[in-house]
Amino acid sequence: MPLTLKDIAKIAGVAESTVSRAINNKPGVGEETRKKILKIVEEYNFQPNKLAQGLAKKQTHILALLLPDLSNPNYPTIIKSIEEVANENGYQVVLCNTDNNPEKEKGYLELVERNQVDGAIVVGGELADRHILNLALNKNASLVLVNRLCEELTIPTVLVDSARGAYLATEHLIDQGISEIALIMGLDREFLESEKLEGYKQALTDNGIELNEKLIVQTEGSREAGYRAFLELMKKGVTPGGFFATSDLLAAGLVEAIKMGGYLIPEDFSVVGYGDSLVSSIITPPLTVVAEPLTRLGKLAARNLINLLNGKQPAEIIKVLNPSIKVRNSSTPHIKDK
Amino acid sequence: MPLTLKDIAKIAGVAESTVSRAINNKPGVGEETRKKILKIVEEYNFQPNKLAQGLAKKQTHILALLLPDLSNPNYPTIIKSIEEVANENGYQVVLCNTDNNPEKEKGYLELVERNQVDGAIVVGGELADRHILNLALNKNASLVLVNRLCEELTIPTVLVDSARGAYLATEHLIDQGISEIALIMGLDREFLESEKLEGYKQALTDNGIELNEKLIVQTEGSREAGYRAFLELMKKGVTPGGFFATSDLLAAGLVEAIKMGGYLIPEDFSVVGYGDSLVSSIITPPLTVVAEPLTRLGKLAARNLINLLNGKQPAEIIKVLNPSIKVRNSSTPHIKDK
DNA sequence: TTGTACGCGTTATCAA
DNA sequence: TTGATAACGCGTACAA
Repeated sequence: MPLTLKDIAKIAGVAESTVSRAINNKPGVGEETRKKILKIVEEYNFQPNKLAQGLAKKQTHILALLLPDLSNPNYPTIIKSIEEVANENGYQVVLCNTDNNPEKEKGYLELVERNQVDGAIVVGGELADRHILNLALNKNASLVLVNRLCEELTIPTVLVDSARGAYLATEHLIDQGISEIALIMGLDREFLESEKLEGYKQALTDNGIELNEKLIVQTEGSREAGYRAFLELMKKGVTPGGFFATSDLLAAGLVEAIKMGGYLIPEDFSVVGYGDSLVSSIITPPLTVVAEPLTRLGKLAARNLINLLNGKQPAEIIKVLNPSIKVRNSSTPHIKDK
Repeated sequence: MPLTLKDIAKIAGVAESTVSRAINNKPGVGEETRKKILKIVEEYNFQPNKLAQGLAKKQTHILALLLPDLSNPNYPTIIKSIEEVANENGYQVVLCNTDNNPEKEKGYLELVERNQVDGAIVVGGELADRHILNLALNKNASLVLVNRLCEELTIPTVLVDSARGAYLATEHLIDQGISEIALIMGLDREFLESEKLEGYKQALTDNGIELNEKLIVQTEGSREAGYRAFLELMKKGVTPGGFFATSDLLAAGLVEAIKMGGYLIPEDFSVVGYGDSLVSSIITPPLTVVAEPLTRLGKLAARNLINLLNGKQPAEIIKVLNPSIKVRNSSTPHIKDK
């Protein structure tokens, strides 16, 4: 059983409140006594119990970061930027893996609901969730959403315009002279995926290309799914000139399948991925991708949350960032050839 | 301000203790009153304050998992297996990114030190750390180490015999008829890396090959470092027949550099990596790697910690698991050629 | 079965 | 400048 403030007080021969003031650098303690107390604190390596502190102060200085999938190679960048801002402001960050499981997500949201953390940043995942909304409204919990949208727009949100990202990707392929473009996407019950579908369609429309439903494969977001998607398309007998895969992993699987089939990228098929991660850059050939401003995304989210904790609402409830396209070798046969 | 137990008691017209018993399924409450109370709890969506609970019960049912580097593609597997065991036993898991930064690590260890979590699993990272040890001894905090060793052997530890892994990798290359084997490794102040160096040396010795210090490059564990390592070796004028890179990222960079130099794998250079992750399998060609039993590792660690929390010491303080080698195309020219 | 009262370890208020 | 004491929200002996 660790030492308590009371023990220290007894040892120093002063009252508990005096010790409390001393270790919290609060005024109202004589220079002499403060030194004496701090020395004892040091000597016994006393650490105040955070639970008790939190109970009394109603603050823990911990933020939770809820992530739907830890194997997403884009997340480390977001995480780091959030931690950076948090640490600068005296907050620790704990990560919570929700596995896209509503139950787990709810469990972790209870951390904020029940005062174990001061606030939470929820990244990605399924569409709108009543639970999150109720939480934010009823308990006025401090929440910030990243790349996720909630029905009513009352929770501060930072997101990347993924429809625009998909538009850029599709347009880029069209610019290469390709008109039959397959879309390999995740399930559209995820907000971001449905957005990408819209962007894809819009790019086709704007370029006078008719939508061919056969070219769209909707599946889960794994590498295996990407692999199977290619086989499925081949079986259907459709032969696109290019592919747009809406995630790193889908693209990775897709590329494997293409190569396994004996085809060349980009000579036989152009491929564009989504997400400028390690994965897309070590694939052979390096993938042209839609790149998101992940660091900016994370920093904005963290700042929003910290502002919220200080009672400040963000200027814009919903902040939309623009993705860009990063051209590499998987989509540009002509540039390489000449 | 959320409802408290007192509020519920007032609404139900009973004492606080009765409410407490009711929501905790403790005996000593009339069936009638229990129902009434639970209905009110439901209706008002009352959630007990975990800080107060923790303070009173000295338990939070949260475990911390400290990781040195989130971008390590092997970790998701470990994390999932730990979470699985934890959840089955009624614990939540929060992840803490220490970034291999002792300060941050210390900060997160304070979570257990100061009762915000019940225990912690510390994965990998630098060699022995006084702080961890003191924590475990003085505060008898519940700690378990994974792939990390602490000076005195008093903390339950699960680790993979990485010396053996390196031995297997080196031997495999030797079996391919290669005698000049370069070692691209991380800094040997990390326990696991120094172990790998030993395994490498042992394999050479056992096969009557003399150690050539020039073939060893020690660097940080990043992809860029792997890339530079190859260039450095070339500059030195040494021409190994094969490479053993001690991490996924090092291997990824190394492979890039080799290909960028116009060489073929495995025709010109054989490459063996460490870690059976997504990265090593999507590289072209797929990498022969040392594979660790990550799921087993995680589950054992989690069980150890939970046992510890229940007052049971593990049967073996140090449990060593064996890695295996997974042969793919990067190291077997002859198998492919014939 | 139910209620009272105290403890958990801190902070904050008010006197002294 | 200090010290006593009441919160904070919950669990739990003990008494009723």
